[in-house]
Amino acid sequence: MVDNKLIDVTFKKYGLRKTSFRKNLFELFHNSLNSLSAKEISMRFSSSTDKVSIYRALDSFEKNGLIHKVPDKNNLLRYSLCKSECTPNQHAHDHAHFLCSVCDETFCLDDFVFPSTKSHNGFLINDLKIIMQGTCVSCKSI
Amino acid sequence: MVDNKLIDVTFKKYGLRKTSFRKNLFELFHNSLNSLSAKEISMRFSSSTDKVSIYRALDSFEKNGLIHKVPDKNNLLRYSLCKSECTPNQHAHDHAHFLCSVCDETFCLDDFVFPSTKSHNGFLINDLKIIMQGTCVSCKSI
DNA sequence: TATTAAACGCAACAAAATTGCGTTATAAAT
DNA sequence: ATTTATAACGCAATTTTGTTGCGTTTAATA
Repeated sequence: MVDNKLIDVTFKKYGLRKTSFRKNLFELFHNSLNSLSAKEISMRFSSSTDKVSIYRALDSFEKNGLIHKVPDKNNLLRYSLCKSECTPNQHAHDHAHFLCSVCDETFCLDDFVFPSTKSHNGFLINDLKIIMQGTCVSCKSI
Repeated sequence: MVDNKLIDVTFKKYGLRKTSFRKNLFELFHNSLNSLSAKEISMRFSSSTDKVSIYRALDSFEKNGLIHKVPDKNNLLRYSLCKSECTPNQHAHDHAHFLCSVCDETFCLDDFVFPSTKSHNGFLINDLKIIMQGTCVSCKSI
């Protein structure tokens, strides 16, 4: 359970309305180690939850800098919570994502050292994503 | 125009049949600086070109090591020509992908130096993808 | 020239995401 | 506390993207 103060602060910060669904959605992201797709979110809520509300909430969360898109193996929209430094104007995500080929789980590798490049051959880099695939700790030892 | 010898050699190498459509598709990739989606390909051909043929050609080209998937902001299937070292058995794409926030094009940065890590905190890394977002050379100078 | 397997074309289907629109509920202004 | 503006919701319909099945055509080769 996420405490109400965090919800208040977060929703205030990102200019979001506190509806029951969006609070639950934020909580889901907050408690989730991995990224989430619309489909996965849908399965976590009761069937009465409209998919349009999910898509619109994701869109709104993303536009306001609360979550960000994560590339997905099957090309679906997939999102992760941003770190607290993100704003609507500046999304900065300096952590790697690890996709285990065995269990299909996604892990955040927060302490992976990133290349600090800000430009390359004239391309200006605002955001860098690193996606690793391989075998996670648990699956390795099976 | 791509010369016929290149088409011959390439199609031979990758075990592809030289149909009129597939030769044109190869030519399109060859003349294209950045990646292509099925939709973009469709628009470049006459409307009589079936989308199923496009999807199957892309699939076949990819399986045979001629092209490779590149990430897309809007989560569509998007491909680029492989470098000559790729084969059906070994797709080696140790280059970063750059998504321009202005023009929405995807670019391959072939010479970006990759971290050579093979494991991290017990996670075994087989494949590493680096996706950058920012402003590309052309859009920067506008 | 005959053979065979890849590629094609068409129709139908499926999944993912979007749009329109009238209704409801939140935030904040009175 | 009540009113008001608008963000968010719910439902239906639609669009977009990609897939499958199947009979036909065509390129490579024997």
